[in-house]
Amino acid sequence: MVMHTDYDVRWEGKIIGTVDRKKQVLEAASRSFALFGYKATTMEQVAKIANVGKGTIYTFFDTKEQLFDEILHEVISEMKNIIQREVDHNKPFFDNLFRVLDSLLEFRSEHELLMKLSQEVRDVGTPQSQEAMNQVESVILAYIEKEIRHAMMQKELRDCDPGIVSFLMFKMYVALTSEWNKNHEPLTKEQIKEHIRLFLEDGLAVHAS
Amino acid sequence: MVMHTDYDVRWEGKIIGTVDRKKQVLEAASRSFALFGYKATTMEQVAKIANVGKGTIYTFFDTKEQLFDEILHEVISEMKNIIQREVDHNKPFFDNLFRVLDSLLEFRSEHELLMKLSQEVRDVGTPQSQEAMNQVESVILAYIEKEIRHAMMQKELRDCDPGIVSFLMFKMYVALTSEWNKNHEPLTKEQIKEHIRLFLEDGLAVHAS
DNA sequence: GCATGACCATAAATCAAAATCAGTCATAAG
DNA sequence: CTTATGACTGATTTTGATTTATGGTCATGC
Repeated sequence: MVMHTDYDVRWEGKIIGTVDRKKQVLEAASRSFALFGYKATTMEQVAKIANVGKGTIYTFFDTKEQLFDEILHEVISEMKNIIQREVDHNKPFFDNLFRVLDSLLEFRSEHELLMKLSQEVRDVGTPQSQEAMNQVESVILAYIEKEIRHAMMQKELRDCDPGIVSFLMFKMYVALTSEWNKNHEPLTKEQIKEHIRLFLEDGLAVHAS
Repeated sequence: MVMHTDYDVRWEGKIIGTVDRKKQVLEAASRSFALFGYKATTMEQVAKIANVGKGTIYTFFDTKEQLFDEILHEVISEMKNIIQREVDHNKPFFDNLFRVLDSLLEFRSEHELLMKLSQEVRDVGTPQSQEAMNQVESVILAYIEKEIRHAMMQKELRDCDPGIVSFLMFKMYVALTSEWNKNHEPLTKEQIKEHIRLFLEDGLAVHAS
C-alpha cells in the first residue's frame, strides 16, 4: 500500500507548489533531535516546527522511537556513503583512513546530532541516545575492522587482532577529537592526523636502522 | 602540640596491648570507601567499624572530606612508590613502562578503591570521587610525561609532544584494561602488553626493509 | 478520505514532609 | 585534668503524594 504524502498547494485556484508532509516531519524532527536531544524533543514541538498536526506524525511513524530510528539510520547511512566514496582499495590503508576521517569531520549535520546525543548520554543517560551511540560506534568499528582485515591481507599491516586494533584506533580517535578538549585547547586536524600516524604508522620507538 | 592516639589495653591490671585509634579510623574508612564509595560511606558507619565514637573521628580529621583526602593521598603516595621502585633509568623506556604497569595491576587494595570511585563517577557523579579520579589521573600523566621527556632526551623515543603522547598512552591503557570489558571478555595481561607494544614500540604499518 | 487537535493514560517534574547525615558539644569515663 | 562519646542540631537528601507534561488515540470536520 502506497501512502499519499504529497499535496498541492493552491493560491487563487492555481497550483503553486506541493508539500511533502513526511519530509517536513523528518526535517523538523532532525533539527529538533540535533538541537535538544532525544528526551527534550516533544512530538508536539516537532508537529509545530513541521507545520503539521500532531496526529499527522503518527500516520507516518508509529512511535517517537521509530521516528528517531529512521533519522538515526539516515545519518548512519550517510556516514556509510561517505566511507564508501572515500575508500579506494588501490590506495594505501593510511591514505584511505585519513581521507575518511577528514570527510567525517566535515559533516556538520551528522556531527551536531551525534555530539548532542553523546552529551545526553553523559548528562541524563537516556536509553535511546545510549543505544543510538552504540549503534553508531559499532558501524564505525565494523568499517575499521573490515579495512584492517583487507590491509592485513595485502601485507600493508602487521598481523594483529582486528577486533582489538579497530577498538583501539577508535578510542584513540575519540580521545584526540573530544576527550582532550575537556582539559586542553582543541587540537588541529593536522595534529590529530600526525599523532594517529605516529602511533599507527611509525611507532614511537626509535628503531635501530 | 602532639596528640595522644595510643592507649594501653589492660586485662586484670596487666597491659596486654595498645590501640591506635587514628590508625583504626583510617583502616575502617579505607575499607568503607573502597567498598561503598565516598557518598555511601557514613561517618557513623566508619565509627562503628573502627570501634570508636563518632566524635573521636573528629579529633583526628576536621571533615569527612579531609579523612577521604588523607586516604587518597596515601593511595597516590603508594602508587608513586611503586613507580619509583620499578623505574630504572639504566633500562629501556619500554621495559620500565611494562614493569610499572605490571606492578600497578597487582595492587588490589589501590585498585578496589579506584574502581569503586570511577564507578561512582559514572553512576552518581559525586564531586569528591570525580575530583579524586582527576588527581590520580594527573599523577599518572605527570609520571608518563616525565619518562617520555627522559626517553626522548636519550633518543629512545622519537621527537613528539609529551603532553599529547602521555595522554594517548593513558587512554589506550584505560581502553584496554577497562573499556574493552564492557562488551567483551577481559584481555589477559599479556594481550594488553602485546597491543601496547604493537602501537607504541613497533607501529602497525609494515615498513619497507 | 485524510488531517487535526481535544482527549486519555501514563510518565515525568514538583514540592512538602520525613529521614538521614555531617559535624558539635555537654557529659561521662578514666 | 584530659579525652572519648553518643545524643543533638541544622542542613541536605530521600520519599511519595500531587500536579504537570507528553506520547499516543480517535471522533470530528474540512
